[in-house]
Amino acid sequence: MSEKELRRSMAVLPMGTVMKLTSLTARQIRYYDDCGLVKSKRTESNRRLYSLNNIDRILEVKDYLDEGMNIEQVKRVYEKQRRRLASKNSNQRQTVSDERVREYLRDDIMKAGGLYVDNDPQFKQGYL
DNA sequence: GTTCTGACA
DNA sequence: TGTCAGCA
Repeated sequence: MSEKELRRSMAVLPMGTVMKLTSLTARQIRYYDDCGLVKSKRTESNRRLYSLNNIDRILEVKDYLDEGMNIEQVKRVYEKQRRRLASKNSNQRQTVSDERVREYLRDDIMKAGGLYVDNDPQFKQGYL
């Protein structure tokens, strides 16, 4: 892992900072957190700590939700990515780069934003 | 002052 | 989701 990636993965931001950076309420951030959509760390006093990568994830979740998806559907998206990356790593002995990960993220965001229509059974079939 | 959990008109 | 309570 490069030094840059290491820093982006360091959980050092408290709730107040995340609220300012994402324009979300503490309630919403905790909700995403409790749903397992973001992997925050905790201080000795049980305070949540987030990394820069966590911020990106939170913003992504917000976008998905704004595009009409519910929490369960968002979870599906990340489960799919986890499986994809898992198979990638097992079939190839090379590590997936950060850039590659982002490529997958954009791909899913486009699919979600482009195909979703209220009560569209095809969408539910694809993500449920 | 800040964040946490739990609960609810 | 907002918001208030009661702690740490």
